[in-house]
Amino acid sequence: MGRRRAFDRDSVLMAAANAFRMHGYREISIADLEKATGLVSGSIYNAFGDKAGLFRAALGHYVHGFVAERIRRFAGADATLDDLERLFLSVLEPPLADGFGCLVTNSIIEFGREAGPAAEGIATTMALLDDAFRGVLTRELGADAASRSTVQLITLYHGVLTLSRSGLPMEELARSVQVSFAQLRAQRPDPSSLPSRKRTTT
Amino acid sequence: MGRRRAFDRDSVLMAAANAFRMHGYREISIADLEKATGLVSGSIYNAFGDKAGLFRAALGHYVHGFVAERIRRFAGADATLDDLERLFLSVLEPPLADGFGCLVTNSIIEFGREAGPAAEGIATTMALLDDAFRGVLTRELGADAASRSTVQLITLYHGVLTLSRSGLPMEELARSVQVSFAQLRAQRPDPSSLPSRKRTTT
DNA sequence: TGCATTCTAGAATAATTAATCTAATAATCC
DNA sequence: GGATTATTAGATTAATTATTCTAGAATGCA
Repeated sequence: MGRRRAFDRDSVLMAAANAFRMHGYREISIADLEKATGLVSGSIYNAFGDKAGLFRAALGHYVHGFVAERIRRFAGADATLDDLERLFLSVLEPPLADGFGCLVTNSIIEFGREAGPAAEGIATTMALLDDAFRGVLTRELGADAASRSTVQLITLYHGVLTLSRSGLPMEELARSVQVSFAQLRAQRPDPSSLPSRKRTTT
Repeated sequence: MGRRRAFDRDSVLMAAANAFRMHGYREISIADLEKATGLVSGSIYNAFGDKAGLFRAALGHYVHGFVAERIRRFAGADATLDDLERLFLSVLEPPLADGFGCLVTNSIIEFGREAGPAAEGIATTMALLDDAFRGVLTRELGADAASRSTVQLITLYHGVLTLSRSGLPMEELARSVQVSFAQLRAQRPDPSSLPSRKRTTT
């Protein structure tokens, strides 16, 4: 079957995703991507087809690896509002708080509605966020509050990531996250009115 | 003193700002800007120096004209939380809700920390928003709540504008704005405990 | 009338870009 | 060993880019 791939696909895609996240798709050149990944352009074109193909692969790797993993960890089936708050705060602390934001949020702005090579990754991320946030809010505040506040949290999420690229101090953003979550916690129903841990509405 | 400028600077800058807002700085070419403004490249270079100069002028015009005017109208010295809510909602309704977001928010993402030709416009806008939001919140909720919630509102503002470029339905964004403002209004102090209209903390 | 300035229209430049191709080398399987 | 595939390194192409320049016509002021 011929020679095996010599480079590690995962680490190449991680390096590429990071380069795209820092500088954007349009701004970065194939020469830059050679430096960032350690590959030579021939290998890039052989492995990923073209620049857009590399971007698609890198964004997919970022979403299914990095983003999804974080959502599982902080907003999984038994996550609380406090866990969710930690998810928001963690992007504002080292090592994530490097001032370049999130590749998905950046791609929403760069590509807009016709999301080009970012369409699938953006859609996947939005669905992941909606599911996870809605799950936590439903368990903690009930279905009504969840249907009210899920989009609110998604807006906060992308707002924080947008501003994390602006130079506004991370501590101020963190405080605003804490304020938002304090308001959500204040909406928790009286524990005595919840007979069991889990509620299902029919 | 020679021939006068034949084109209307304001409408040229508005057209340029709109083109930059829709497609971004890097994506749009001088040829595109010729079409958008009706000018020929020679006139552009003569009047604005280079592409970055045109962008700076267009962003300045957008900020000092469009953005500042809206802030004055919806978040002026006697504006209420309801007025502020209308500011947020108005970007989600025609004719502003065209799916291309805001040139300032887009520039935060495109240029990042070293904001290049967008630095001044971004800084001015952030200061305008902070002042205006803080003013309304101080009058309506007091100084403490204002210092808590001003950054929260700025985050919401940029979050809404980021997502307005994503294809997420404007009605959902509008509902999440309404939820946030309902929560703010719920923090209004009891009117009977406010003896006079203005409170100053010493 | 002259001088300065802006306009149009387009040619020319110099750099950068994504992408393709070549040719040689290296690894892997049958 | 032979077939197959990947990698490297670099040349090449073809397009696009921002910018400059030319040349002439239009406009305003002294």
